[in-house]
Amino acid sequence: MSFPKGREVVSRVSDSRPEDSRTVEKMTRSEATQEQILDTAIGLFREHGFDETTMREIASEAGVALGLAYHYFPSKEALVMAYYERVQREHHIVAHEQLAHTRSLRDRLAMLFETKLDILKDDRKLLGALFRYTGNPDHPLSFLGKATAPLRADCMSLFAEALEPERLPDDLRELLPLAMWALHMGVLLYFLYDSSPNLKQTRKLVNGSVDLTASFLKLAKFPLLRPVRRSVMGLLRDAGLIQPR
Amino acid sequence: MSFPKGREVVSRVSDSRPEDSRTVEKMTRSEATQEQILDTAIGLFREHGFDETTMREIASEAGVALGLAYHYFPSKEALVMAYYERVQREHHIVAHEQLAHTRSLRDRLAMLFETKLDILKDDRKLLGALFRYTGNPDHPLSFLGKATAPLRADCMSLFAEALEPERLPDDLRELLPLAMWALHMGVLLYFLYDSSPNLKQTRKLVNGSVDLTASFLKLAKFPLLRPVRRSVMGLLRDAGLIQPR
DNA sequence: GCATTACGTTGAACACGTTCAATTTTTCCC
DNA sequence: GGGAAAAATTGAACGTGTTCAACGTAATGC
Repeated sequence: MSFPKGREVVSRVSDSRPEDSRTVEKMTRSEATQEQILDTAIGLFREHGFDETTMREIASEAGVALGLAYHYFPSKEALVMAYYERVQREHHIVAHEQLAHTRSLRDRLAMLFETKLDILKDDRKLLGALFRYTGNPDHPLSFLGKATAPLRADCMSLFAEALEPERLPDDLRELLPLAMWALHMGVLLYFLYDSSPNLKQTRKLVNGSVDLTASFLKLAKFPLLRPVRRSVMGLLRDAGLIQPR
Repeated sequence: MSFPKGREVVSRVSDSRPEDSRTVEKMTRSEATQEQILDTAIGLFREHGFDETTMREIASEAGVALGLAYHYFPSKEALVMAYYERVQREHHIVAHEQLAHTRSLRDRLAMLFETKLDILKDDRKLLGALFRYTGNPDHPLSFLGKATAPLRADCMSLFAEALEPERLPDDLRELLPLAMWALHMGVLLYFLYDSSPNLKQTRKLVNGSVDLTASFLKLAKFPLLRPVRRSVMGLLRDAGLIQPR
């Protein structure tokens, strides 16, 4: 992406993306437009839901022509993906910061889940649209597809970081970030279906899951269970879900 | 649904739904039309894919007006759901029959998976559309939603039947059908993303998963692991994923 | 038979996601 | 400053999923 030195620059201030304050970045006109479209879209999605909001509304409320929205975002769902990239960036910053102040494994894991939920708590309607292409492997917006690998990797790196201080056998260290990512997706799905006030049910599920995970980890280190571990790892390797040895 | 005694009756012959031959059912004109639309739709979906097939093509190839397709099926995705209901019916018949001739738990479980895959093997493009509303809890076509509960229940009943002869603690007997259904959904998702010839990878995953499940079951009966089991059950109960005690 | 009613069917119209050729604005280079 | 190239922007047009008021046709009661 080019970066011309045009006059028309605007300081980057985005309530949903608090940038590192070290470098006060500037953005070009086009970047500002892009961000305005995205901000408007997210606002409307939050207010009325994804399906209920039309691209024409978004463009009109953002003060641009319909075609321009498509110039910056190839599809309506791409707006949601851009939103989720913001979420991931913000989560990374918040969680990384918190990891420095949290000791126990259990608390580190719980914090990762809870900070994510805090970010997403009012955006159920947005999140739902992310699952739309689960069944289309080749679609760029499938959250299991190739195009979204960087997002998955970023999320998994947080779990890897949370596990870093732990004494763990190599195979578990390799497996766990993926396993936790999967658990995390499951929690997000549960969250979507959770109508209890203040996400009470989801938070309970998170706590229980994290407790269980921590217990499992202690158990998994027992030499007695080594063969079981090896079976599981072998299966996942054969399935190509983790790297072959 | 009414069932008038009209003259115009047609014998029910559907290659994709081989009916019990004991009762040669008849169907009304409207049922015949409905089935013709569905058959045409499935054929076109198979041939060209879900997104690539238009409702106009379906109606036209079925020899009816566009509006009639919508009279019988409230949406394009509803056609896929109707297809999946057929799949489930057929799977139930085939699997139920096979269960009578399969002894070991491992083989019973493997058979359930493999018969399902046999039915679905050429219909990846159809299956993918089923996942489209995963993130919309209230949508009638969400496979996790309320409206699809009977389909889930039917699938789970097969797993319950497969486990029937086994000596199992009550809590496991309650949990396992759901767990197996979840595993089965995971396998279907893996299948969607499996591009190996003849579903080799998916079948490997099935075998491995089933072996592991059988091993786990033997392990889970150990008294030593009773507290672990109780924790898991408690968590799932609190989450409302299985009935409260 | 004929009127009445319910069922089956039609296709034009609508809304919305998406495309793209054309136009305006900005940048770059001399 | 001026002309050319690149970037940004426009909005009409298209295809498709979906709706619905109107029409046809078969069943029912007399």
